[in-house]
Amino acid sequence: MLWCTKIRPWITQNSPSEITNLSAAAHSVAHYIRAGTIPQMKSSDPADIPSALKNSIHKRLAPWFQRCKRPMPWRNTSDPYAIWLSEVMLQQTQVATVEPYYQRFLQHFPDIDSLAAAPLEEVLKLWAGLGYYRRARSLHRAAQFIASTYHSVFPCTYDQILQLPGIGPYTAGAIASIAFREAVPVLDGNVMRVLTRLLLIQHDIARPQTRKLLWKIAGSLVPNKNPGDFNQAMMELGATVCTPTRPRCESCPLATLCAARREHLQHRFPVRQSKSATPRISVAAVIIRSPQGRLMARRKPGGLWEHLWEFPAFELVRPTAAGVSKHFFALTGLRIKLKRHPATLAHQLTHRRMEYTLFTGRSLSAAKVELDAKIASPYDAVRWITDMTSVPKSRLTEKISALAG
DNA sequence: AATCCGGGGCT
DNA sequence: AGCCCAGGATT
Repeated sequence: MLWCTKIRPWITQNSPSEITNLSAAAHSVAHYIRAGTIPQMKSSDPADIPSALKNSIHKRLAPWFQRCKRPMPWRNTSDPYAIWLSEVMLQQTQVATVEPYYQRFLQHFPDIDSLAAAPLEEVLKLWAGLGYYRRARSLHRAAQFIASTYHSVFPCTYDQILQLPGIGPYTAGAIASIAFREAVPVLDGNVMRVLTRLLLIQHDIARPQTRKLLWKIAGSLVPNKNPGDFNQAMMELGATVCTPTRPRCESCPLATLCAARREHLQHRFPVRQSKSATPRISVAAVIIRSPQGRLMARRKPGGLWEHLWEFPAFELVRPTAAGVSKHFFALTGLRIKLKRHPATLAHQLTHRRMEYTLFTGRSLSAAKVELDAKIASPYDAVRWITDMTSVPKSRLTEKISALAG
């Protein structure tokens, strides 16, 4: 239903047209994921990724990994304890940094019992310089937990492993798949990069929804045979080929399938929320002059600029004189013809960017003015003010005052 | 959902 | 020199 492209059955030797079809399959996944909101994929539905595309990924990735994988000390062991140690050390830490620490740690604590019996002080000494020292404390606690609860035998299922301190979804998946051949996925920064490029996933990877989608896709790709090799291959590809900057597409086993590459957009992925993309909010400030000065309102306690006086302002999608006038009337009961001031003013807060548009008007008499309690507003008082220096106000209000004259 | 942890890589 | 990165825990 989702896939526009008809996929031919897999044939060992790919003809050019098949490659085109597979790439188009990746592309149609991309198109589907890109359109509108993030789909709620059913993890039970393996058809989410066309099986021909899945097969092709496995067929290309496995031999590449066997040929190109970097030798690492923890790749020569089947000891779950050693694999666990390596995965915890590899959290947020690069392979080259981890290697010497890993060797040294294993020499001091060759098994769970020796680690569980050691004083925390000794463990931390061996961790010194690696960073994230909570990992060492969690590792130590987990060793004691395994010693007491599992008779020093490392738990062998994803769910049990996930319960250990210092182990989250990534680490549990890595240990379960590598040490126990359980077909569970991993999702780290490398895998996110590979998947978002391969399938041209344009959603912000910082969003929890996007993470969920990526976990599901990773889960639907993990093979039952050698899931650990597949997971390691994806991470290795991200670390050595599908790199954040200048990806080496010419050496990538998945290049012909890659939807981002097909669009020449691989360097733009993954998409993440940039700091400059903080939401922009349009605010209309209203400056009314009367014989008794200008109308100002006091901000309620508990919010932004609490207790400070400012010109009444409204958050609006589109600040038009008519719309602002309506809001202003609802809040204050004053019906005044507003004129848009030519100047606009930007104000950057940590969490949002506010664009101020100024509206000016005149009231011939200093009408009695009260806030309508039924109208939600950030203000708790309003009054005509002749001497601006007599009330506390923010720099922004002073800027507005200077601009509007 | 937001913040912290801490080192290394990149600009 | 300063910004960015991203697994897990905590609040």
